Amino acid sequence: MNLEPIIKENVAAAIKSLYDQAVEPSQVQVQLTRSEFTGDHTVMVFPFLKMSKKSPEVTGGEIGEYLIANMKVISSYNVVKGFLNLVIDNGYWIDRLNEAIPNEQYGFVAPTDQSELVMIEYSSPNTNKPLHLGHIRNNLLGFSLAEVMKANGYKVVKTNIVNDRGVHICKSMVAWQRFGNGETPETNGKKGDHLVGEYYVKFDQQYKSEIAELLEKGRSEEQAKEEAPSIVATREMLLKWEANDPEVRNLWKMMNSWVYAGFDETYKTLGVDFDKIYYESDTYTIGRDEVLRGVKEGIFQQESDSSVWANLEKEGLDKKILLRSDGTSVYITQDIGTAQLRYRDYPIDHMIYVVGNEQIYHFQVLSLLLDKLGYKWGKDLYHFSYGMVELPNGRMKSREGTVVDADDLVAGMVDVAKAVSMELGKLDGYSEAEKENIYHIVALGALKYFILKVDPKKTMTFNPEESIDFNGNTGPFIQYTYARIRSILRKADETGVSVPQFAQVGTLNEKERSLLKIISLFPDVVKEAGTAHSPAVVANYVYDLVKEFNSFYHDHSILNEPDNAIRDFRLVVAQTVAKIIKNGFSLLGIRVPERM
RNA sequence: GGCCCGGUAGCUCAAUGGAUAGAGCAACAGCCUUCUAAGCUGUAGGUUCUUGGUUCGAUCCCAAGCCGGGUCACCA
Repeated sequence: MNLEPIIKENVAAAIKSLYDQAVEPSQVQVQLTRSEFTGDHTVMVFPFLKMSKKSPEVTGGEIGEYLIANMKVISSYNVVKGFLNLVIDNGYWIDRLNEAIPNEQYGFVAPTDQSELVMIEYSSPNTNKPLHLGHIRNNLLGFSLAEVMKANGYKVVKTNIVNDRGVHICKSMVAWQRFGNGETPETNGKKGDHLVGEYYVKFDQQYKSEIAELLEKGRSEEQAKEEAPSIVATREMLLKWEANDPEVRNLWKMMNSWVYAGFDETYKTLGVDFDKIYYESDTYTIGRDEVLRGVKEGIFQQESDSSVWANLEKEGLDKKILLRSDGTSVYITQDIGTAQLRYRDYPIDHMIYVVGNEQIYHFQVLSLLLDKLGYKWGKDLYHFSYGMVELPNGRMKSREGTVVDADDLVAGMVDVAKAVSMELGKLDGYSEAEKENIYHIVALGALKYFILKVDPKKTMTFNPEESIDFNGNTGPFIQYTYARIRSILRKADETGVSVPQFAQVGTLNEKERSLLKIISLFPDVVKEAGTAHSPAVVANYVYDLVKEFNSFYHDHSILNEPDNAIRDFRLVVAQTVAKIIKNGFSLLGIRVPERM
């Protein structure tokens, strides 16, 4: 489909024929012509000046003549400085459009039996507090990445590793036992994850006041932190948990079940899901066994206090602890166990971890450790790291209460969507259920697009005061364009005009040409998003397409076009633009409304 | 301090080593009797952090520096 390789070959042949010099086609630089110049593809002639020993203009002209003579799809050329602009025949773009028309999955590659399996881990929450803005970026990126990989023909398994054990959850449990009075999500109607989060906060407050008390009694800060009754109780509880104490285990199960119910609700609202969920309480012992095997095989070292270490100094890193002196697991040990279990469960070809960039070092270490333990996939694990979401005055800090809660944020967005819709009177005449559905689609479209259009690796800023805009380069703007096109198609249908199967038109005006060019790019964009691992590629492309369409829509009528052939052609183009918006947004996990 | 990542318009963000660095928001000026104004068309806004280097050509690659962030736990 893509003309670039063919152009490159022909340019190489032209150089051979004209100047008797061998040039690899891959050395020829071709790009899309910038919109302010005439043409579709542009060949850089600068690199060939040494061979032609002629001016850029003359060289470009000679190559242009050769291409015209040898490539039917090129209808004309022009040379500006050292840029050889090639004009591709209208028929070529019409052909591309006709390929797109019948294919509902335009731009997507279907998986085959030979397709590789990629497992994507994302979300990975702790069970002691609700999800916040940072998790939202993680969840949206993870889900979108999975969709992009699917669209590139991979088999994808979405997985979530729940950090359900350890000190943090014991803290919530201790506080609930002490202050809870048997309160549950059922008795007070609170969302389970929020309820547990409240006790985590209560623990921290209590712990701090105990420390302050002990400091007044003359203890050192270190002593106070060790001796505070709350932390002592927490440690005891963790030991009991490890020892399978029935009472502690039941409390743990009960409180975790509240949290999971809450998370499920948030996941559902965000529209993300998982094929397989792992729990660290199931995997951490496997990690411990693996580490002990490593000790036996001389890969890791056990110290006299029986703690186990990996020496990664040869690899340019530090020594890393794998098991504490009391034999318990640390974070990375659990990841080793989880990895082991996953590869036992699935024939994984590629493993992607969607985890914040503050853990880059962690995954470097994990990769080396898995490699040392003899897993061939250790070296190849891919850490899809993304930047933090910051507030205008810096990081979110739970201590300062500046954490933006995921549920609150979404609810706020829905309220804004509702208010804006009502003000504009867009949905008058529709049922309440329909309206609510659209508010939800628009609100999440705004939020998701806002986050996904930014290069994942960059730290991004979110201003809760200003909320998220619905105008300009936003999800709702793109959704709006989709809704408008759907409206046109409905009206065409009502007046008895059916959208034709195939596009035919005599000539193309400038805007039509531009649109067709952008339409034909979509499959390449999906591919690029897959290799660059960036949903932002898709988001920015869809925005460009919509801008171009709106500009066209402003200049040219569709339904009121007197010439039926032109009207039909434009209907087909509009329909195809709508399809790409829909397909592109589905890669971002964003829904599109039929009307808004 | 070692390692990693950023720095582009007042703000939020784009820009496979190419042509005059682009959008949106905010500001200003226009466009609703027409297929949806959540829109469209203009104006204004830039030493792409700095200095060197490579190149026909650098926001992009290399080196050094400046600023900001992350990370180097018997935390997760």
